[in-house]
Amino acid sequence: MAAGPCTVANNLYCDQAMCEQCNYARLLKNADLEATANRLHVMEVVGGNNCPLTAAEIFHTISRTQPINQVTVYRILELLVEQNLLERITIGGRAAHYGMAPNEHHAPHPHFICTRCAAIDCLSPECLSVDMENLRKTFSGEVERVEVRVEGICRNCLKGGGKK
Amino acid sequence: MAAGPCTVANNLYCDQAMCEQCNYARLLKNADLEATANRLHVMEVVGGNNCPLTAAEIFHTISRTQPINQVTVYRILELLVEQNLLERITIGGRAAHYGMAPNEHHAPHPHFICTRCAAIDCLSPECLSVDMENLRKTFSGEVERVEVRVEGICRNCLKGGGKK
DNA sequence: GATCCGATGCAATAGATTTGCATGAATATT
DNA sequence: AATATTCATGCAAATCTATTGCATCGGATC
Repeated sequence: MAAGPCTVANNLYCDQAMCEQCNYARLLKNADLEATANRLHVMEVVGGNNCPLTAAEIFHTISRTQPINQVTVYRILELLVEQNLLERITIGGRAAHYGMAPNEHHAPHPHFICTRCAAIDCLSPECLSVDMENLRKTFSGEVERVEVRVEGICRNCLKGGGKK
Repeated sequence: MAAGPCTVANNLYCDQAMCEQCNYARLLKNADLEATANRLHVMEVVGGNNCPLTAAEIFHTISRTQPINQVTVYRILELLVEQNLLERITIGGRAAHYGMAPNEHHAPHPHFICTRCAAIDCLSPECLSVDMENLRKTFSGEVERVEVRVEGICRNCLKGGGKK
């Protein structure tokens, strides 16, 4: 497997995101969504990769084997994020990335973004704990989700292997 | 002061971001940057607001009193983020927001995004603690920064005051 | 004064995402 | 069965955000 950013699924730090156990059709049905071929393809690509992908990456991956429109991919992604099947991860000014939303097979986990090569990776859920107790006590709104993003320089780039 | 999202500086949860103490000219000089009028305007607008603003908001605010080009605003923002005077905060798919970077008057703090009205607020630094120890121990890259984002429904929207 | 450089403006471009409108398949209604 | 409704999708165009190329201008330097 080639070295480089997430497009080629070479997560460096954990395999939290990758999934062989999720039944995508069932996940869709549970959310009251028709399990269309396109939706299944999107879920398979996202779930089969161990780091979050952009809409364009998902589109190109599916396109290699199936005809699909890019707008359709956007619409499916939006729908699945709304229904909490996928989660959207955003980084500075660039394209959003999509990964599996937390479910029985996917614990919530922090993400790492390399400031040098822009690679995104999933970190293992245990590596960073957040004190939610205190937050919920002091915060007067309703907390739905806490996202932790670690920025820094990845192992690859530290070794000098990162591309500028 | 009107209710609504950040554009009108009505932070609900803390005033961590707002600053009457920062000397912007000095901050610029310290970073070896010329303290031009435009740069000062950008810093004043960002520092004078208690929640992060988009480039467009900053541009429009300055434009009310000074002629300035939007591209200039983008360039200044990029420069100031590079030099660690400002920090860029990104949310789902939309424009980046800019706030004061951590310095002697600004502790790093989490941000809150209302999933209903899209308002962004700064939370107080103490309200959420993160165990960096464990992270640095287990992470094989170099950590530069940890960003915490809380998503949920803000006080306003819970009261029914939020606009859809 | 000639030259260089950095900051800015303006126009054009790029990239990501969204919207409007049409179609076609499946389902519900009459 | 014929019609209406709904929903997923495709295609084209529009929108929004950000970046790039090129010209200018003022101040500092030679």
